[in-house]
Amino acid sequence: MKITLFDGTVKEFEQGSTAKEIAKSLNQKLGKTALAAKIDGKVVEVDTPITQDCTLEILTFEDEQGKKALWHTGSHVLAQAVKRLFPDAKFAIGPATDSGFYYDFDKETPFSNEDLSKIEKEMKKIVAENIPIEKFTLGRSEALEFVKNEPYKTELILDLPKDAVLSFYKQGDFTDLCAGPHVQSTGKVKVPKLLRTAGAYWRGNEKNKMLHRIYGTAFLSQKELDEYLEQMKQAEERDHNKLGRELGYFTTHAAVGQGLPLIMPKGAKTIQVLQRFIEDEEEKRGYVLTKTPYMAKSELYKISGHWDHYQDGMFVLGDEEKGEEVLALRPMTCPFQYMIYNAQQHSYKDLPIRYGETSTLFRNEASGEMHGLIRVRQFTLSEGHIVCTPQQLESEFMGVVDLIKYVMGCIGIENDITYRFSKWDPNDAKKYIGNPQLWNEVETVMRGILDHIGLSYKEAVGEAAFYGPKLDIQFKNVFGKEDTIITVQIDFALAERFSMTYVDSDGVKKMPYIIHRSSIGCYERTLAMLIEKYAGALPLWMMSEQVRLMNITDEAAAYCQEFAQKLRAYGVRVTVDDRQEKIGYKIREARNERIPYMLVAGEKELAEKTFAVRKRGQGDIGGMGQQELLELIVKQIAEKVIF
RNA sequence: GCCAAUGUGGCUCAGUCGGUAGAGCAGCUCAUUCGUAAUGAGCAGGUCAGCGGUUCGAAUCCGCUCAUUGGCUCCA
Repeated sequence: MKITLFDGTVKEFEQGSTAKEIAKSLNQKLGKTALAAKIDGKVVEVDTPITQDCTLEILTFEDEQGKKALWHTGSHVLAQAVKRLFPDAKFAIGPATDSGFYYDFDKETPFSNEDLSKIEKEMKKIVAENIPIEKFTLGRSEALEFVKNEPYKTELILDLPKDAVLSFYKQGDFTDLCAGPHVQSTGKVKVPKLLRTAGAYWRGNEKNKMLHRIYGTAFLSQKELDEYLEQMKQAEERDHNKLGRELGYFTTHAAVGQGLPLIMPKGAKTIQVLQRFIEDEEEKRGYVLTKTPYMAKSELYKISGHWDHYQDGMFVLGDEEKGEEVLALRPMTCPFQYMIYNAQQHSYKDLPIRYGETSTLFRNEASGEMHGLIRVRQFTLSEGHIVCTPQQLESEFMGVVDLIKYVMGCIGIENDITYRFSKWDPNDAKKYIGNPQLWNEVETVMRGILDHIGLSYKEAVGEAAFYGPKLDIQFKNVFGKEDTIITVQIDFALAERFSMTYVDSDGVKKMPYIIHRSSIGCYERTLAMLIEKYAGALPLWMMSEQVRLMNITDEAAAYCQEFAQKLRAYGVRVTVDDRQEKIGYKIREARNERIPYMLVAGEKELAEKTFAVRKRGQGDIGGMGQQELLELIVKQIAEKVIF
């Protein structure tokens, strides 16, 4: 039979050869490191016999799917260890993740840290035993008989089609219902490591029982594991929640409340700089400003549908049952800007109208959801709504994407973002307003636009807003966890609810399209992301302190003050450190604070009208004259140069 | 909201068996006029997250609350 290999070459092999045998014949080492195989695009065990012509790719730990096969087996080794140590535990599911694996167990008492070390020890034993992993299949009724003591496995089987053939994997004293694929023996897992325990609802539904989940990972050598753990430790150092507090960007206080961070002067300055930049940029791009109330009567949210869909997420004031007026703090700005639109009659000639507002919003997040500056109860967003005709939709959408790309470039994260096309979930229709036909129509329109402007995106079912599909701009934080920083939505439902119209050229009133959009997302979250991305060393143009001048002698202090005044006149944010401290000490402090420019003056500089210049990340870059320095710094700020 | 862990000066941490709190850094004061990652001395700073209980006595044991962290669920 003919096998087309990864690099495109075609080779002849004996029928029935396994992927492993083929790998071995190609390269002795590959035969040893092979963890799984991809046959005609399908990932299977490496010892699967191949019976006909196909394409074949050998997967090792270097490949995403090879890694996952190993980690998946890791989860079975974990389950086997738990079965040996805690025979009463019931088994749910145990998949591989992007960075390891987990397994969910139902057990009377949670796993303690001591349990975890015991389990890890047992796992190492199982790895050392190098137990072969054998796959077998059963029909439905035999399978049900086989798992009769495992309620969760039984439920899984009952939910599969009646004629499904169920695969099981056996490794010594442990057998698990599983779709695979797996590596060939427990020994391949090499160096397993358990990381933490967590609670997790059975099947991800909060109405179900909470199970005990154990997270772990595995590597081929202790060295690789150590490197991974070290990497995690370094990520922790960059965590905005730690670093942001250390550097004085924000703080929290128990008496203020959860999800209500106090932004300190440094953070507030950066946010103000970003906000001014966005407001100016939006003005250049034809946005008009609105300023709307922080709260409204429940009436408004009843029209928008938020009252039915998100009442739990709103801060509601006033008790209806006591006959009080019921108000709610705004969780978004849309209905307010719609009211502004509706205050006047509009012609097609008025469109598009681009409303923008730096908008503070309030959302009553559940207590367990709050996290640093990422998930908060009050935040400020560059929010905007574009009202346009159907013909204008595409060009307006492009304009929004163009603005976002420009902004992302200015803050230096254009290569760190990915796009996600968030669609509704037809199987969960009650979460949304509007009928399926309309949803399909609008999603088709949106996909058309995305494809036309050539964005590469991944699709996500069930991530849409309740009133329309979204383009989400995603950013991965230091721990690899993805968060939405910006969303753009096409709204086809709220215009109707708010009876928004424009008079078209034929004199007929028609319903406009609305684009909900942000250009930088919420400022708190953006600040968090920037702190993590730059490890606190934010780009020059948005640093609250851009230049610090330091004198060596008192005589030079006046000289520093003088130049500081000059820089300030050009809008540069500068401070002077004229304390009587050693210069090395002053520099150390400025470095710890990630100050972009340190200008040092002593006798020599005083005489020559220069400064010894230290640039963040580069150290000493030599002496520079005042005029030269002024021009350089002002230019770099204006051009938003990133270093 | 759910499952867990954690909570000692601004920060990092020590505090044994329950006997009444300790260090380094930061801060302040004084001295030092100093050349690129820590000058010296002194001072101040804590109801041990809060409340309640057990006890002759609680940072330590128990309960509740609050906050933080890791997950789950949620995220207009």
